[in-house]
Amino acid sequence: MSIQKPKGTQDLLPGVVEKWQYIEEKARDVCRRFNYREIRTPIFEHTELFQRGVGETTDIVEKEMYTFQDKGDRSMSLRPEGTAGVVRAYVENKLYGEPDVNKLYYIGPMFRYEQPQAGRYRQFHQFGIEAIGSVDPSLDAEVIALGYLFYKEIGLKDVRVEINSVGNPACRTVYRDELRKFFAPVKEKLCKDCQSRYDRNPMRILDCKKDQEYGVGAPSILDYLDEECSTHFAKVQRHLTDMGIAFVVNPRMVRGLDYYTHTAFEYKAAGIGAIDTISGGGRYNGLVGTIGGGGVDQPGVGFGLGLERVLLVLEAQGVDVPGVRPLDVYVIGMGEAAENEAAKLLFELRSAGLTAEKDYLSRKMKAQMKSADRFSARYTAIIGEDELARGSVTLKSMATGEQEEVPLASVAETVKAKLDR
RNA sequence: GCGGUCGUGGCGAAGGGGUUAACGCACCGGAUUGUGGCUCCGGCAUUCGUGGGUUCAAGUCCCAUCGAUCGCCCCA
Repeated sequence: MSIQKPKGTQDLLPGVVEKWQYIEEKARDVCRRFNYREIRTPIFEHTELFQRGVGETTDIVEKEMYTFQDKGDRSMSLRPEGTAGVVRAYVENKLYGEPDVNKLYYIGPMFRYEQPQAGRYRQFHQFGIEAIGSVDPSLDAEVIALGYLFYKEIGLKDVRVEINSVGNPACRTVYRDELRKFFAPVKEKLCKDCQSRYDRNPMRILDCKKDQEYGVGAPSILDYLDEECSTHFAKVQRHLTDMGIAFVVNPRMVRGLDYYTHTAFEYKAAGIGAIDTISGGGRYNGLVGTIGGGGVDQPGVGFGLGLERVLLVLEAQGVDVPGVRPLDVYVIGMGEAAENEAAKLLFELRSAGLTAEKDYLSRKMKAQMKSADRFSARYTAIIGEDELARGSVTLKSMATGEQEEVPLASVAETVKAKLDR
């Protein structure tokens, strides 16, 4: 058996890679309008960064990281998410010294060692943004709005925005204790997973699919937010409403990363099997301090958006994504002298900005015409002995079948005029 | 980490122990000495994910393994 790609990875071949390029271009375009600038950080980092940043008790760090020792015996991990690396770069490069809020975006691969299923891979790709340096609720709303606009412009329909506030560490601790009190009487009846959640993170019991019945009547985090938290949350909602972005408050939403404070949000859509979350994010006011140390601390907010999931939902919804572009000209030379002339013409056409192709397999004219057809060529430029003698080419429109003889020197010009370029 | 289903040519897909492995699409060649999309004709898998076993005989049964896929946990 020949070597296969690693489990949970994908080869993105010509034909689908154009779809990726399209959505990546859209992401960059939206970011440009929101004044977010690209940042590129390593795809591996010191393991400790993720342990501290993402959180020791998260599933990601506990069992999903690709961790290895490098030749210097340092523990390294492929990044399982984007925020920790960006925050590290922010601190390391002292971007906090800049006068304005840092608004950054990234697009790239992430790695998580999990069992693949619909919409879940071991190497997957995220488009994410991070806005660091302000606690302004309008920034939370802006981040949500950017993702919303991206989905809208890409053509995704029926994307739902759910938001919640997970409070700050102080009010969340109080809430967790209340939740434990609520679930204590039924603890033995909860599923095995929820029994461990009871100690680790009781908020997770609320979004367990099996134990819905026991969650009825459970206290809501929204009732435990302190003044600062509830004011912040209210303002975020107000901004979203002002922008006309529909959302649902889901007080049971819990995110898988430990670093969130205040706003947490998810975008959901149907179409990827059992999974409906297509991206998520939130505010992380303690993370920069956790990673940076040394008294550096800045609030931040961002999201991570799964590109595989965008593609899957687009496909499920039958949304047409621009694919391969047609060829402008396919050049055919018959006979050695004409073939030489054809190769020369090919380069001239390409230099003039046209997409042009020829045959490299010594195929007969008929086969070359079929090839031109496969490439959806708009025109074929045929050079035979006759044309060569007259210093011209036969230019054929593949759509109409009409052909005309054009001077060799003006082929590019003629085609461009016909294509209106 | 656990469970279901599946693995036959470039792609889709028959065949479910008996020995020349259907068919469709794509591709290549020809009918058409320099012309595509239609039609007709011809060609195209020493081999059925991999390894082992059962049998006189194995794509066909058994085991293992790898992979795909769907789901659980969790998430993008």
